[in-house]
Amino acid sequence: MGVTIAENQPVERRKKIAKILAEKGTNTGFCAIHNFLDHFATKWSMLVILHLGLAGKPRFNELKMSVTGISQRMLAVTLRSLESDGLVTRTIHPEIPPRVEYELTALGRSLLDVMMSLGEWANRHAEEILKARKKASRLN
Amino acid sequence: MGVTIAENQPVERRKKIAKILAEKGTNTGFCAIHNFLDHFATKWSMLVILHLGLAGKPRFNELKMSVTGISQRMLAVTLRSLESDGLVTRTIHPEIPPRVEYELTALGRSLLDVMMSLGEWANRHAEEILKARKKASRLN
DNA sequence: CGGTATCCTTGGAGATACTG
DNA sequence: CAGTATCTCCAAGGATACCG
Repeated sequence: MGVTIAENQPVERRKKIAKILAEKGTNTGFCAIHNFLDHFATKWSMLVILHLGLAGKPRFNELKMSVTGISQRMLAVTLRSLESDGLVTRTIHPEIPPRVEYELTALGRSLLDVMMSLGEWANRHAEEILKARKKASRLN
Repeated sequence: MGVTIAENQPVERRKKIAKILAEKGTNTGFCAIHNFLDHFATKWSMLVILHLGLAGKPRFNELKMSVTGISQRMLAVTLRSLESDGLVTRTIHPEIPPRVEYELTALGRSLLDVMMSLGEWANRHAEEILKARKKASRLN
């Protein structure tokens, strides 16, 4: 039909992307996606959310053990951040020794869904990407 | 039925998460999700992918103009990374002045879908998160 | 136009030690 | 157990200048 590849791309999708990237409220200069990425586009946030989804209501040290490679400090920092963003609740049980449980909120669980899509994509295409990388490095 | 909240969470979902987080090939110690996040969990990768999805086959400076706040250096670095991962193609048109076009590969487009879910989540819940943050900062 | 090269700063993040 | 505090270091990334 003489349409270019770009035109072939569903208009609907372009509209969606445009909406995602739109700066909301030009007066504030606030951009939702920038704001989001500044806070969540970190390895640890994503991993902690996934592990919280897996574990249910883990304690601090349970999380620390399961999230491979995370330091005590980064786990604490990440959890505080998620908590203040309303994604995670922190429940202190007044016992000795102290017991603290973390759990995803409804908001957190909705983000978990998205993180899972991301994780599934990563698993599905891991080899493909690795292959591309090796090819690219050979060309250097 | 006397099931706890944790048990209430679909078993299917837990299985999925476990699979995502599984270390593949214990001999290599290779974990797909870690590997993925190390490369893609950056603001610029995600934004560039979205803008590529929006624009189709933009030129370098078109991208630079549309991706708010990105420096020339980071755009170049990000594009080279995406290219070596097989997500983006780079087409040089031998003209004067030179013209270079970037475009998502099929693999890149499949990641775009995931990035869009992420972006839509960010838009949908931006206010909610902002509110939670304000509340948290008031408690300090 | 479409980049590299270089310098330089900042903050992300590990290691270690201490505490309610 | 579940953190905080402090020090430190490295690399992500901005600014600037130059090149094919």
